[in-house]
Amino acid sequence: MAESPITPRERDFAAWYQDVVLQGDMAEPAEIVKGCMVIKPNGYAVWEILQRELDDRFKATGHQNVYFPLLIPESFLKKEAEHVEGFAPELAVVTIAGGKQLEEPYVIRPTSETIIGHFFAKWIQSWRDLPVLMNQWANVVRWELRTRMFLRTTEFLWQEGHTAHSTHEEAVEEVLRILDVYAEVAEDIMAMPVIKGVKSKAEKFAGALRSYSIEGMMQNGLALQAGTSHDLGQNFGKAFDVKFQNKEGQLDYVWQTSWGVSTRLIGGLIMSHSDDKGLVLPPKLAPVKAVVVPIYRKDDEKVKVLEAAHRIAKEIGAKVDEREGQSPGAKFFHWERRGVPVVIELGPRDLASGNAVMKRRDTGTKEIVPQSEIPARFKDVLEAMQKDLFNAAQARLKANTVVANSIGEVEEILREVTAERGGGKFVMAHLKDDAVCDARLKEFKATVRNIPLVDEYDGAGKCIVTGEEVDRRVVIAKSY
RNA sequence: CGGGCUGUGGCGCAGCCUGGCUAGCGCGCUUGCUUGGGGUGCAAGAGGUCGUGGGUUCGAAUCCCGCCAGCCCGACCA
Repeated sequence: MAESPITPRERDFAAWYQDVVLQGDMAEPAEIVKGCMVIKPNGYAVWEILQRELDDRFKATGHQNVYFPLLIPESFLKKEAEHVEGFAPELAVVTIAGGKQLEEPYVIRPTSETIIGHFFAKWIQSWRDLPVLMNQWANVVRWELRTRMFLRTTEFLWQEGHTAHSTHEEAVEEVLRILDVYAEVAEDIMAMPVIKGVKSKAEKFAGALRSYSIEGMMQNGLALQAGTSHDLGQNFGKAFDVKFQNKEGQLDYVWQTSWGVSTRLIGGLIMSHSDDKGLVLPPKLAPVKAVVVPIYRKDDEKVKVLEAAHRIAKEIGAKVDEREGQSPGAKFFHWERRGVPVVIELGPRDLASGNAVMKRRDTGTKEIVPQSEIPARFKDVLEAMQKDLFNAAQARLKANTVVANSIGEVEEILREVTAERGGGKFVMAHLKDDAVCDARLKEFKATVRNIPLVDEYDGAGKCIVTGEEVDRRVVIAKSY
């Protein structure tokens, strides 16, 4: 495996990101399939942990996993006007199968609201059938014109929750409950602070009444929409004729929700914590939490060192890097690039003293720990690292969030910001959710990321574009 | 999808402008010895349809055209 240097963030953030993904052995461009990537073992292992964390929480809130077909009749997409308009440009369509032209083409799902709507209509008749709480782990395809590994790929892995309720209130509760689950996983597991909020009309999901999102801030100050939860109202219920008889005996359309997070989270994870030496994984998401690097000269040393290394590794669930012909130094670099939280160095010196050297990936701090205390110390270090990574990310988010009171100010702050140059900010300003305002922001390629659910600022004020009264400041930023 | 840059052993590149022996270099890889607490050193090896298809030419990595892919910008984008 060739190991090239990593471009420093300072020089080119976008190149740095590429390097970290590649050198961290997370993924690589598929090349033979445009815009797609191969998720490699190190990357997929992180995804599996994320899946488990999310899935446990979905189950705990009453959801069940299901699986629907990858192919959807083209006509389904057209049943909800806004939905088709939103997705039509990015659909991949199957027109030939079994050597014959299909009578009706199938689209490869960009998302599954439509096909699920079809089945909801079959399954739901009575208020007693509600709520229906389902989740699907799947791949989807969206023919994006510009892709970046993990952040936006043509095919990606995600989960999509789909629920149906008898009242709007209940649906909204569901939407917010899931938004909380997403925020919890982002913050507690990924150590990535996020802002929960409502998407502007311009940015909401095609076919939704309202969309909610969690927005994270990457190290270059760009926003990343890390998860969305949609209040679909009765739009899909009406489009797919999903009716039920309520307690009063009247027919009504169901109130639906849908919500999703994807492998994009991994991109967010990387851009939240990694550094110029490579990947940094928060302990809770690290497939390998520790590696013991044995150091020895002679064969008798080797035997003793390896014996102790395996004993320690067993106690803490670590891996021993026994590769022959690799110097310890080379091994340190190897694991550093791959984001392993803790590396334990163990050599003859340590055997003599009964100690070991424990090194933290995030701070680079080395400490000498008596071997007997390693399990306890290891646990503490992982906890501290998890907490410190979150705190550092949160401090960065705070430091790069600014208040602005005129559109000129907002433009001044964001105009020159790009993914590679960095310098991005979250600008908090009063702005009406209106096409005129969106257009003004577009002049310098910024968008409203969301309207925070919790107003941590000064309440109502006048829109900096239209002058109309709005009830709180919104998050304006450049985004991925 | 428009613009720019790029594609040469596993990786990073040189060669291309100005066509010409057996296509070089560094890293990595294999074997042996050596070394080992932050990328050990030495030696001997293996490994290339020059992204791809066509064209020009006595001759193409090199010139021309198409296509594919990657990166950046733009437009687009839960």
